[in-house]
Formats: sequence, C-alpha cells, structure tokens
Amino acid sequence: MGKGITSRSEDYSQWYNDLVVKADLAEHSAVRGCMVIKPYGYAIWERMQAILDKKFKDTGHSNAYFPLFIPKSFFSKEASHVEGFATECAVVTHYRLKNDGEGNIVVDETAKLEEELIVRPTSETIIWNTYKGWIESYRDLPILVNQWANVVRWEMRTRLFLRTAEFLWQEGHTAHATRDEAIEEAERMLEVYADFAEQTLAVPVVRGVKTENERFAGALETYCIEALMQDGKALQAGTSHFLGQNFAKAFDVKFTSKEGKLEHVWATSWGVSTRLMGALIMAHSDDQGLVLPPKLAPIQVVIVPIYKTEEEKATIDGFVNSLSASLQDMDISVKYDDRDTQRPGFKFAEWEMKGVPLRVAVGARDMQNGTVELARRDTQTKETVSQEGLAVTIENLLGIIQENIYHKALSFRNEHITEVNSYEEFKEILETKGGFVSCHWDGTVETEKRVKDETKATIRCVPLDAKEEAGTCIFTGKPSNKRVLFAKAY
RNA sequence: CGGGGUGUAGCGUAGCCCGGUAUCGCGCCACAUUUGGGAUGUGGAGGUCGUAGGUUCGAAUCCUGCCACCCCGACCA
Repeated sequence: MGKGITSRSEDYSQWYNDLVVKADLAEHSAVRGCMVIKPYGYAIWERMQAILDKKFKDTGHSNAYFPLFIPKSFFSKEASHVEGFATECAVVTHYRLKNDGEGNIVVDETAKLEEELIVRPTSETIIWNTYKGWIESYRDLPILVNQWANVVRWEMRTRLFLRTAEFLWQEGHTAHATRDEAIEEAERMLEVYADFAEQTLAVPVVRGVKTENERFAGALETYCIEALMQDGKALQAGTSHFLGQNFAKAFDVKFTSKEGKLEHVWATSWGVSTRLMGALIMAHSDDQGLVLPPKLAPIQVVIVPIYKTEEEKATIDGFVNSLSASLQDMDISVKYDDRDTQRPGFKFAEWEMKGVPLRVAVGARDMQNGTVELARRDTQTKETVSQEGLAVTIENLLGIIQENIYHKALSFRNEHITEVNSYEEFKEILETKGGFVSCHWDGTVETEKRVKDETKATIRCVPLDAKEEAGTCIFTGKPSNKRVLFAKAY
C-alpha cells in the first residue's frame, strides 16, 4: 500500500481500491461495472443487514419481495421519476437465445418481447402498481414494507462499493392515510439510519434535507445523512423520501377514509446500500488496512498462539478454548488463528489488514506469567494484561474501541465543517482544507448550479438543526435565513 | 458517452521506440532450519504476452478493429 491516506492526494482513489482488494472485501467482476463481494466483505454486509433489519422490525416494518423486472410502461407513469432514471437503465428486450449453426450463441430475434422489461433501478413503480391492489380502506393503512434486493443502474463511471452497476440495498416503501403520518415516517427512518451510522458504523453524519436540485426523482422532500471521508469529500450515506401523493396518483392508489371520502394515499421510500461499506472503509481505515468498529466486525477478537513445541501449543489451546467459550457466551465473536502454516507476525499483519478490532496474542511466556498481550487495531497499541477476568477486560475494551473510533471520526468531521461568509473564502477552503463548508445561499437552483460548475462543490444538505440566522448568499449577496453545507462529494 | 492511460504467470512489473518465442520481485510447491511483528536457504512448477484480424520469413514489439480496467469530465446511492 504505502500511499498516505491523510495526504488527501490523488492517490486516494488508488489507496481505496488497494485497500478493498487487499482487505479481501471485493473485486471487479467480468461484468461491466459490477463487483464480486468476497466472503469477508459479505460478512460485513450481513452484519449491517442483521442490525438494520432488527431496527426496521422494531419500528413496525415487515420484509417482502417484488420482481426484478419492471414493465417499461410502469416507468412512464410518474413524469419526474422517468426523467430521473430513464438514461441509466438496463433493458431486457428478448427472451430466448439460439445457436447460429457456427457454434455461437446469438439472440433469437424472433423472441422479441412485446413490452421491454427494465431491470429495477429502484422499485417504486412496481411496488405502487402492487399496492394498488392491496389498499381500499383506511383500515388497510399504513403499509410498512421493506425489501432487501439488488438493483441495477447503468452508471457511466463505477467504483467498488461507492458506485457499481449492480448493488445490494434495502428499500422501504410505505403507504399512509395522511400527509403528516408519511412525513413522520420519512423522518423516523432517517433517524434510524443516522443512529445506525453513528452507533454501529461509528461514522458521524449530518442529518438534513436535499435541495430541490438534488432531490430524488418523484419526491417532495428528500431527507439524507451525509458523512465525511478522510480525504475531505462528502458521501451521501442514506436517504429517506417523502413522496407525497405522486406515486399514488400515478398508479391510482386510493382509499376510503374514516369520513367516507376517496383519497390518494401518502407515500415514503427509504434506502441504504452496499455504499455504506465504502463509507465505512473510507471513514476509518489507515495505511495498515481496514479499521472495523467492534459492533460491525464479523470477527471482533482474533487470538494468535505463539509456540515452539506441541506441548506449548496444547497448553495454549486449553487456555484459548475456555477463553473463547467465555467470549462467545458474551456474544463476542472470536477467531482462533492456530494455522501452523503462517508465522505469528504474518497473522498480525493479516488481521490488521482485515480490521479485526482486537488481537489477543498468547505465548509460552504468557502462560507462565498468567498474562496475554492485547493489541488494539484502532490505536495500534499493545498492552500485557492478566488472564484473570480476561473476557470482561476484552468486553470493556471493545466498548472503548467502538467509542474511540467514533470520536476520532467525529472530531475529524467537526474540524472539517468550516463557516465562511464570502465566495473567496469558500473557494479557498474547498481547495486547501476540504470538508463541509457552511455558508448562506439564496435558495435558487441557478446559484447552486453555478457554484457547482465553478467549484465542483454541491449542496450536500440543509441541516435539520440549522439555526435561523440572517445572512447573505456568498454568491449573489441575496438574503438568506440559514446556512447550508456545501462539499465536494463522491 | 467525450478526453487521457494501461492490459505480459495468482499479484506487481521489465521488454515495445529500434521485430528474432519473455525479465525481475512477491506469492505458490518440496525439503531443511525457523516461529513474541509480514522468516531464511536450496531446489521446483507456472505464461495462447487482453482479444480478433493485418503486415512480415518471423510479432509481446509495427498497423487496424473490438473488449476490459484505471484516471479526468458529464451522470449518480
């Protein structure tokens, strides 16, 4: 690796790719713009899924599954939604292949579909087409459904985890009787995401709403969480949309209210994807490799034995077996790396690369002294501790590591929110320091676009906690009543 | 999709300008010595040089098409 992450150099991209590959998370597939998620990478995704899924259930949602293919006509029903997705879809036009007689498999032109099928770029349309049949009365509402699925967007430019042609995600699609209830749902799910990012991923996020320009195609309001990466660029980590009645109107989904009136339902959708893996990697990792917060790490503790003879190994095995059992009782996942094909130093480096939060090294010397060596991945420090009460020591330390990783990321993020009051200052900060730039903006799409053209920075969000404050737009000088966050983004 | 770059063993590469069947390192296999931070020695295996054509007595090398990947731009979770 050897390329400094903290330098904010152009090597950052290369560093990221190397890290992903060397930490054994993913690789490019033979299929354009797609990726292969390798077992270790997928284990991290499964942790995310498990934790998020529980949060969804706890907030009253159920999982369901809808088709991968969406008839083209569904797409043209919601005008702004079409515009947002029309240019980036994979389209199925035929349903049969044949042998051309020369040993080549070719598309059978006679097997052309009447109506093309779109590989879902997101499922609003097919889900609302389905919900139409599920909803008649206010008694059928709310519908609180989530789907774990893959989606495809034919992106021009791809990047492992951050932007791949196919990606894994969850998408929640809810239907409500009232506007307020739908808004409440969208805000609730944003908070679920924000809490997950901060408490589990240890990635601090800014909660906010998108400007009209950056809003989801078909939404009235897009709530988002924005994270900051170590190179000073922002990353949208999750979104929750208040869709108003747009999809209900497009798909004619009506219900009879308590008052006996026929009304269109109110909708939300929300999602996070394997992009969170990218956020995790770029927020915490260093030149030694991945740094995983304990709550997410598939392996929280790795134990490496150090021995010369089989007798020593047997003694260590006995100790490790009982330690592992205690840790597992505490729901701490343990890996005993007793491969005799690798030396200890190699294992140390390998598990550091994979981001295991805590390493326990036990040798003959330790067995005599009744100690072990604990090595933290986050601080790269080592200490020798007693074997007595070790499981509890480890449990506590994992908690401390989780906190430390979060606070490190939090102070970095806070140091990289810079308030500016002039366009010169704005450009200066973007060029030299990066991060979020907090400033006044006149609220127009035009200004936003011009700033983007000139600086590549976009409005990441209008923070939900932005305080009322009289000011003037740094670009046009027009009045503004709150600050927004600009940044260069992934 | 526009501009630039790169494709040579599992990985990273030299060779290409100036054509003569491929270099080095890591990794891999065997054995020995090793084992508290990525071991060392000796021996060994592994390559349709991205792909399809063309030029040539002869192509990794020159020419053309195609494909993939990387970087920049437009687009985007």
